[in-house]
Amino acid sequence: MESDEENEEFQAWKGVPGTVVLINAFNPSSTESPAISHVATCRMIRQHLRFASNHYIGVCLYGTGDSEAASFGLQNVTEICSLNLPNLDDYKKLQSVNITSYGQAKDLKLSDALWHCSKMFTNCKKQLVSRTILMLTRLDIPPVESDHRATYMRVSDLVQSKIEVKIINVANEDVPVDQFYKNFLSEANGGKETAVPKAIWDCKEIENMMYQQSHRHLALARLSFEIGDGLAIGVGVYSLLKSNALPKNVNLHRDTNAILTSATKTVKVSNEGNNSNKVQMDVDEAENEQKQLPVLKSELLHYQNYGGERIEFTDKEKKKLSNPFGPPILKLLGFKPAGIMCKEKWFLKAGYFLYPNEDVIEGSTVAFKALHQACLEMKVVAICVLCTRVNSKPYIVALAPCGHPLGLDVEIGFDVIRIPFIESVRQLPTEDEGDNINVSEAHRRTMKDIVNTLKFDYKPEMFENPKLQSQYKAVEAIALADEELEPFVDTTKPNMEKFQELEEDLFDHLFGPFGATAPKRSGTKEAGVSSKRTKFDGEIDENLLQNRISNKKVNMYTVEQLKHILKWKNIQSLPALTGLKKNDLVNLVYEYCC
Amino acid sequence: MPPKVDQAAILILDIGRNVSTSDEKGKKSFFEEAKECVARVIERKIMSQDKNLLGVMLLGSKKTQNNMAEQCDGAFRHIEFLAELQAPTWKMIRDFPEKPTKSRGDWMDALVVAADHFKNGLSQVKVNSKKILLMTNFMCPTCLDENDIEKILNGFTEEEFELDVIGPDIYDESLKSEDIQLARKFVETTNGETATFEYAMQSCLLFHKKRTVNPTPWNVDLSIGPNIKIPVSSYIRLRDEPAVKTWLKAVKDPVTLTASSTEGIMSHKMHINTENQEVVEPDSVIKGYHYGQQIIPFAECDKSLLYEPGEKSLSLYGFTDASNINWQCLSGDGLAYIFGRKGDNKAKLAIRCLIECLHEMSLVGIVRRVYNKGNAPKMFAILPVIDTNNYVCLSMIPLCYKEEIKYMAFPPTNLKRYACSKEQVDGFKELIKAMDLMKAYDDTYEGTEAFPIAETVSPSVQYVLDCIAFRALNPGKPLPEPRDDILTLFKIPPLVQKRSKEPIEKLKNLFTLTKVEAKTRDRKRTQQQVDADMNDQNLEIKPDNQSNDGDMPTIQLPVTKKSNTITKIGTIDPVNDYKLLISNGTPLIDLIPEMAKVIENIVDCSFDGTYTKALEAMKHLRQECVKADPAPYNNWLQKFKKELTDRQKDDVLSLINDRQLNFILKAENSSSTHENVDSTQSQLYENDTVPDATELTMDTEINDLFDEM
DNA sequence: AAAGACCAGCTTCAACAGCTAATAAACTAAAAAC
DNA sequence: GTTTTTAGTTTATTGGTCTTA
Repeated sequence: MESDEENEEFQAWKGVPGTVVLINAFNPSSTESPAISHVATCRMIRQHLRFASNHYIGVCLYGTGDSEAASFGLQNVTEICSLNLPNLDDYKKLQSVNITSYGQAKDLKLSDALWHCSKMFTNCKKQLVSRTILMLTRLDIPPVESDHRATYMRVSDLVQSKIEVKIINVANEDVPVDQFYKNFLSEANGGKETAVPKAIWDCKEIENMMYQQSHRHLALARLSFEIGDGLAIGVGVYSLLKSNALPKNVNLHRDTNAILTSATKTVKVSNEGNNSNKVQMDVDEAENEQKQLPVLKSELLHYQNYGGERIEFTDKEKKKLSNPFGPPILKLLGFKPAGIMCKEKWFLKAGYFLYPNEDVIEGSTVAFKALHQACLEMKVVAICVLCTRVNSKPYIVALAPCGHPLGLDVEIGFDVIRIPFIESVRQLPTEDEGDNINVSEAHRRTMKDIVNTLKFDYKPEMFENPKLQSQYKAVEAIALADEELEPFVDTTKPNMEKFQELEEDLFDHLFGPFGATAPKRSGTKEAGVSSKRTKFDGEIDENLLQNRISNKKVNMYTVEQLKHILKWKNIQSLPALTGLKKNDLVNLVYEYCC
Repeated sequence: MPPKVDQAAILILDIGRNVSTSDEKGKKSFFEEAKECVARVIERKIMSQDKNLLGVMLLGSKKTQNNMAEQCDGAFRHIEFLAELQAPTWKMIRDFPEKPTKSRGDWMDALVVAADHFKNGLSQVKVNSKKILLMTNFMCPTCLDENDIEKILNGFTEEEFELDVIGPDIYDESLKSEDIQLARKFVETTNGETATFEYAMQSCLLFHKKRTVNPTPWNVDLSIGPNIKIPVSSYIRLRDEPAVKTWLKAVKDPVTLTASSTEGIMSHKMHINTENQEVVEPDSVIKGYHYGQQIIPFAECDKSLLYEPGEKSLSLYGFTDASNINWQCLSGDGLAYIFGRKGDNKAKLAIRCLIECLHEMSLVGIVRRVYNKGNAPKMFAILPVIDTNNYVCLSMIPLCYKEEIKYMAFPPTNLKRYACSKEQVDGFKELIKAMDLMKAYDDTYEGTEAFPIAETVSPSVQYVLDCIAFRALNPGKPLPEPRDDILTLFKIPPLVQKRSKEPIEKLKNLFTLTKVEAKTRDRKRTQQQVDADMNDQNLEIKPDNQSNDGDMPTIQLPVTKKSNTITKIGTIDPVNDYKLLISNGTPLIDLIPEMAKVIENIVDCSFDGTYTKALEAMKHLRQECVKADPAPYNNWLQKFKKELTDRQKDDVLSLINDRQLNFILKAENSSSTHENVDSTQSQLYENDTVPDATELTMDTEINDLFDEM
């Protein structure tokens, strides 16, 4: 056993994650559960396709009827996709599957299905870093009594061979959970107490959950949270948002579509030895290549220009500059009232999320919860120093207690809010015209009407990146060819109907017109009268014209104005003005208007 | 318009006989303090990288070199323009005289010369504010008569010069000489400022000011529906920016160890075909997408399906309850403040009205922003900011897109075994009460709040700037460790620390926290960690023990064997050499200066930044002197410290303090003349560290006693 | 009416060229975690 | 080894006016 573990641990980070999705197709009461599970699985795989992920995914049904083609000796299990990298064929196949066409088993049996899954893992040629069986099932219908014992044993075996078994409860809210599944879950959790997964019915939610579950559960850092001298708890720091939501883009060869990698070669070039050579030769690559020598780290200097001098540092020294402080840590400094944390004043960067971690210090969760509760009741935030990684710069954060961040099924935790240093603040230009501005009751009423008309409920997941979505659509149009997917909806644009109700005239009357008092751009230029382009009003300022002629500034008129001036002068021999360049018009003015 | 500069300042530093002595024994002279202060002022100006001009003038110089003196023969003597108005340079600091002169200069004359330079020395440059920083102790009274002085003052007000006096406390009633009264009048009339050296160094000059950027507005119409368009400007208000600009690269010249003038760095990027390893010309490179295992060239995509974000815009999506916006859904980097367009009072009114309404109704706006035509749209929340001291505006905060949400799951916490009791919660409540950072300091401080948001400096930024300045002034010397001033920025305030002791102890009893044995998985990492630590150690003790250089060990090995024949203390193992020579009967009186010399040499050539060997040698020398005669050590240390101060070797100075290598005190050897540690650099440290140092020195004494037993 | 091309201001003997800067977005490289 | 994050780059555009399809 121990040697096994050692062996496993030795290569702990080699390989890719593997997941087998196991959909319960046994559906005596004709619920939507299998169908929803099916759609959600498709969507999850599409998500993997979009990100070109390296996860191995297989899909199986269980509780299906016997079929001739059925897996040798295996009853009631249908493998739809073998454990493989997600690919278009599998995806299309899965999409076209009609679950009901596989028929129904007489009795629901789970043990064989699990056994088949474990066989899929064993047969997988690729080295897997993790193995997960993701069951999509209702929890109200247990397998036949005779299968219970076999299933428990099977699960126990799986857990021992490091195959995780997870359940997504695909059902309406109020379906009672059968005792069998409670036992099952406990067994799957190594005998420890655990919670029954909440029932979900929305297929997008299931998709999210599946995608998440098939994904490595990564903490940004696992730290010891030092609350005081000799008092520390284990915590994990997580980022709840992705920093780059962009899919992989690659460079290809124009002719062959072969994938290209890029390499940067850094060389030192002598700029003196061949100084006498023509400059053109320097650009010539062949010539240059001869002088190019590889650069050693030890002969590299980094410098900054300050006070008219180059301030130089060696490569090592530069590293030291960015790494002057200690090891990763979260250290409590004290507390402040929660009210001081104003998003509108201090938001600097996307925050993190803090969650207890029992792996390092047992009992952390209890202490974490107590601190959470105390902070809530006292309405305070904890102020801490945070250094997430070995070589990262430490900074000060506020820990604000929160629950269900982003609407997730997470009871408690702390928002980790970065507190800005003075260097991050910019002093902005202020205009002391506040006194002239008097907001009247009428203004206020009109504005409030507008605001009320446009009220809606914000949800963090309501806006999709339209650029990304349309890119997916464009790529999928080619990749999936025949599939016609849901039309693209731009969620960043509001429904314009509501805006029809606005009392725009009243608003204009009270607040407008804007731009009327805009400052003059400069002494010599026309006043920027409005935010719209200055319309020529037909009036010609003779003084201004003569002034400009004598100052050779006639070109400051627009073409429209120049034409107007020339016409207005009523010059006899004036040629046709259309089609002339501005310069010609200007010259005409100098010629005729003096 | 001619080139515009925000500020021009002339520093006038008195270096005459009148500033050469210190008021109290052991304290730095006015000259020394002023020199430090000027160096800091110039250093800060350089590091802030603004466009401001700086001039440096020496008052009481031996030389006379200024425009006014050239015009009026025999007048304006002993005033030397060390540097005329220009962008500040390191040279200004380096050119500073080491010692005060025997001459005296008239400070009022200096003001006139400075004023003249402002008027006539700046040809084309337009300057917003003109400052003169005067550093003198006013112990050399002006010879100008009242009328002339009145004229000068009038000139100052007319030209809007500002006079700042740094150094003496000109409001100290015990110092009210006529000249100080005069200085006060100048400062007050010109709206100038004044500070003592101590105050200036400890508060205004303690930290660097990072380079500033002038905020540029992003002008756009805030549109509400198709027809309402309010002209607004948004400015970046908060953003995490790197401490310094992009680093430039150069090749080290093997001879000078500085950037080579004949060689440069060039980077060349190329594409390599993964199938045949051939280099592909940039022309034949096209973009493509990975879809599952399939490759899809960008060109094949239907361009009509690509998104068109539209024109530059800021369009309102709607309004929502402020409570809907949580910290977790904020993404992106920093925030911008939106104002009604400059000069457009109607726009300002509309925005002001919107701000007030949102504030009253506890709502926020959601907007869609397209920064430039064709750029991907981003969603933002706009929140009202009403801060009477500062700004009334809308704060624009970036919101996340759905695609960014990770939908993470966590192990459940609502299990029975994780339940916590009321006592446990109360335990933390007590801690919260004890560790209130809003009352972290006595009232003697200006504010009682610790870590005020957006008011404290960033330690990492400060350290980088420190290092750049250090390198500029100490070329070739190893970089210092972070200053204490910087390290304390991450420490719990002492008062809070003290108050927290009891509640922490209580908490320890309330919870069962057991460290989990490191798993096998961690073994490897732990080993790596150990390895890393070992490496660090190796680096630190390298000069003492082995080095990576091949020849070092070969030198070192013979030394220990040859030791019988040595006649002088070497820099390789001074302590042993010393011991050997003593045992060979070399007289102490000869050895002590030699040892001192060696220590100085080691410090000069130390490349490790830790000065381990030098400090070891000092420790030994000190111990020897404690036993024999404190005077040689103390006298030498006095000189050495002065030299270190001059050469800005603050790191060595603090190490001397830290390692208790300071003056040998009377308590240690009764023939010492030093009652306590009055280190010449004491004002660099906070007051409360002084008793600490004393305590530590006492410890040494006890240690030494034990040593002797 | 919309889209794209094109020159922008500042020096000042004058005319020239040759500078100038903030910012978002896109990108790469490097580090660290699992 | 792979994934994720971040720090640190580089690059293009900014604005107004005029012409053109």
